[in-house]
Amino acid sequence: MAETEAKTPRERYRAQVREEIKKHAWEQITTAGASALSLNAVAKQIGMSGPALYRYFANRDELITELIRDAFRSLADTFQARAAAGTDLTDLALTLRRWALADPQRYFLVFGTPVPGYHAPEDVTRTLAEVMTVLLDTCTAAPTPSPLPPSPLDAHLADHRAWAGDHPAPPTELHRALATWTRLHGLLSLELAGHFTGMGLDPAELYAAEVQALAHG
Amino acid sequence: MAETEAKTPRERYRAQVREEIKKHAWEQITTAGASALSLNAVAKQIGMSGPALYRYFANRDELITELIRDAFRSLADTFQARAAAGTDLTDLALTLRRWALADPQRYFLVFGTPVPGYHAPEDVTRTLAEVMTVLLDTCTAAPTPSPLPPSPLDAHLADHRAWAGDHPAPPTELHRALATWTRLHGLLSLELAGHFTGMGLDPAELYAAEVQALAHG
DNA sequence: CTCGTTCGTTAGAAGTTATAACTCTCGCGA
DNA sequence: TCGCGAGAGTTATAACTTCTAACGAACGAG
Repeated sequence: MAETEAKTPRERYRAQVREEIKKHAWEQITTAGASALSLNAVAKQIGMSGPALYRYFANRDELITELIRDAFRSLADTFQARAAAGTDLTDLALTLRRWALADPQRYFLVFGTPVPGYHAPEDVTRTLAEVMTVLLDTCTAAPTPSPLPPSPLDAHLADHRAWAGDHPAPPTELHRALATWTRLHGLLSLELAGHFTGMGLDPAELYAAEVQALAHG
Repeated sequence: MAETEAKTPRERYRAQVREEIKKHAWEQITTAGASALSLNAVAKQIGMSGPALYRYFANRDELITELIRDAFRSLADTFQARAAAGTDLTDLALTLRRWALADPQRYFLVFGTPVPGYHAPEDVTRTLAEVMTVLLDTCTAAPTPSPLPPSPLDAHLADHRAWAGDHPAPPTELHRALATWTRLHGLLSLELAGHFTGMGLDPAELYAAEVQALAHG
């Protein structure tokens, strides 16, 4: 996971304990959801008693924020690794689904129900921009069989490209990247919530059809 | 909201108290999210002390389940009212967004992050089928300017139509209805989570473009 | 009017987050 | 190498939470 960035022995140990806390916190979240995360239970699991965790995280929210940060980072790293290996839109879409299915609660920590008061720190917004940049690069690199029809949205997109690091792609490709993200997210979020299986549908087939439409539509 | 279905005075009173509990529970959920719902706080608000609520709901989960049921019911009623008044796909899409924006946490209670263990009771699945039926009726009633291209998905959809009450629509329209749902949900869920404003984009414009593509694309 | 069902209450158990105060130990500087 | 201070982990405690148990009061059917 995170490199310990060795300095003093104290800091090395501190970073190690932080990682162990996060590890057990993840286990709890994946099995019972983020709202069921109990600091006490985590402490007990790693053999420390309760309040010791507060040496490492100011409070429960800060721990969860750190996990959210790691989740965004993980997605961005996965995408960037794929981009470095040479990818196309189809592969990127399947990569996204694999990443989501590997840990549904991690996906929902990133894209799921928001807590009304909560605002994500500025750096995770930047990490999301990295993800969008990979997506947009892939869109512009690959041939676009049938370009999206021009729409009033294009003008808006041409003026607002901060979300992809001011990527110099034409509005049509901005639109395509955005549509890819929102449409795949729609499918994934419903699949992970179990709505499709509850309806007797095969999520993989739905996803494949949407990927086909987006990449070669 | 729910008609008291007057029988004995006791039952009438009981239903009334149940409604009041749910009312205050909703207030808490809309302002702080479902995970922050506190039975004690609700009890205090309506002037009862703590454990009294357990005469009305077996536990916290049962109260939340009831709220989920009401949320599904509200969406189905909204859609059916719209259908009765004569609607088209565009109007239905805008109705959905209005319903979502009216209470984002209600939307997420229906379509948001699932709790790992939790399985929705069978009747809410049926209510969701009502929603899909309205959507599918609207798809088949209105002219489809450019029918979706045939895809391998069609065969699967032809065999699995329980999710829309065994609606006898052709697979292409099943596909269109499903795509409408998943694509609008993708946009709405990201909008309500604040991702678009966080990226400097206008959610209404994105939504309008997607509706345009779905209805007249 | 009586009596049983139901309602609301208090008391309490077991859990949670979080703070305060204390002890011990590690490792850095002299 | 020695000493001392910073930091880690501990217990105790406060203020919460959900939920059960036991008790008393009120309501309504007979």
